[in-house]
Amino acid sequence: MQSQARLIESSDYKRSLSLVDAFQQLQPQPLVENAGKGKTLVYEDEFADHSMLLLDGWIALSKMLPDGETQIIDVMLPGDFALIGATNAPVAACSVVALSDVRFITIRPRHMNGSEQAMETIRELMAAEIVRSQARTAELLLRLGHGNAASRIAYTLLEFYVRLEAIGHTQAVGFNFPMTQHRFGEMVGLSNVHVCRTLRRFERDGVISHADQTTIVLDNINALCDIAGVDLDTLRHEILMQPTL
Amino acid sequence: MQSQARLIESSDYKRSLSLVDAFQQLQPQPLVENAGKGKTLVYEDEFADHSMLLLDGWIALSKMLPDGETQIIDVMLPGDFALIGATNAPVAACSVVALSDVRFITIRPRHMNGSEQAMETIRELMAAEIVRSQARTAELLLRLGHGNAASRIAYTLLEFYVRLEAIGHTQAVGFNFPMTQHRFGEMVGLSNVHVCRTLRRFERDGVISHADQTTIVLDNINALCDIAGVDLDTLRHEILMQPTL
DNA sequence: CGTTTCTTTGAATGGGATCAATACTTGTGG
DNA sequence: CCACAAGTATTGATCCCATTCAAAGAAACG
Repeated sequence: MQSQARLIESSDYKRSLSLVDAFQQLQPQPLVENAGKGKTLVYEDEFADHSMLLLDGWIALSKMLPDGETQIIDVMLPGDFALIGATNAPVAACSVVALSDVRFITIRPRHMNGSEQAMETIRELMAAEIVRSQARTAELLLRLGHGNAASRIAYTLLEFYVRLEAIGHTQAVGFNFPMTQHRFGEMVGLSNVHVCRTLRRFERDGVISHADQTTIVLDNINALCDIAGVDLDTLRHEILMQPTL
Repeated sequence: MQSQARLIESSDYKRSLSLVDAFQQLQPQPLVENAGKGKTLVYEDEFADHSMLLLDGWIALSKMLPDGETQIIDVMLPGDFALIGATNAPVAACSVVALSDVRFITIRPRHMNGSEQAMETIRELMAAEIVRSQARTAELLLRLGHGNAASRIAYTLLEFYVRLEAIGHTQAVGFNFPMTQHRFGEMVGLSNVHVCRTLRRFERDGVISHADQTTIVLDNINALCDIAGVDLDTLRHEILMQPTL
């Protein structure tokens, strides 16, 4: 479950390099943990405060209505950081589920409340990450409020593309997409059936394609941008911004 | 437009007292500004970084799709704080509109980037406010994704009630509600027509009532909680939490 | 007191959910 | 290696919630 070693080779990352570096200076050194695909890491009603830096894989943060309907609030990609838990949670009382096999670091509050320079840096970078996450959520909210199935799905695909591109996890205009259509629906607020219909229409129109089952290729990004009602450069700026608190 | 005086009488506030206090120690002292109902304070494409502490009135933060469809991301109530602008914005590139006559303080980055104790405190409280805002957005997202018109509207009314209650702006189970049905629809992702229908059904069922045009009374909060799929105490905890970064 | 904005209600339309049935994967153990 | 099971994807048919269009009151505003 846990391996004691150097956290990671910095070359794995681009965007969050400095955050990773900051964590590497922590004492005691946080452990790298692993979890298999589908594993629930934190349940909605657990209240242990901690932070998480995702090293590899995809993680979904979601909330549930009493009737069982689930909404994915945000998806963490490699290099992303999130506060989990009750007191400090940016997204209160979320379930945390691994969408793929994941590798991550857990940080307890006692490990980041100090006044040392390293912890100060970490807190600044945390704030920046929270802000980025909030920008993503706002964009998603805009599509869920108004915007039809095509717009929601096109936007989400573009968001993943831009974020993965920034960390070098794309091959040309394609990327690995470890979400089932059902989970994708939980993110964009559609039934799995309608997610399927929409994706197939995109394929018929030559907008996207999928070589193998877990890969998505954005063949016509301009068309996707039109459907999503978004400008790619603007999206890059809003989603990848590097604020300095 | 601006009045130079003591910021506010502390008695006006409960929750954000400490944030107000922190601002009062700033040098130079920020000015209190006023704006009339309907005034747009910041447009989506303006990029001047600054922070805003709302002293009185309601303010909406919203985004727009190219076709003109508007989504209200969050509503600020008296005592709420938000980062506006590009670099540090919690909600990137939002329009800021006064839903009622408002009184607020504007803080420029140069006024809060210092290392003095006051500014350090302000930055901590800012972070806390961002986190609260994100919790609200997540709950709204959950209702927009799944959840019908009744659930969305019931939840939003309850959210306003809980937040207003915390700052002493409720009379029993009623409160002043300065949003048109159209704007309310922009927040919950419904047409003004359907907002109207849903509110009228609530009234017919004795769940809510409105003495005068701008007041809403939650006659049956339990019914509203059922419809919204939320527990009132849980909601209070998630929305009003006082995190200490 | 006229004009604009906002609210209310009805009727028709439509997008997406739901139900249902069939393929296709993936994984597991014999 | 195959058979079976469980999960996932695809497609059709039907239904329903919410949008849109339209039109008439009711408030707010100058």
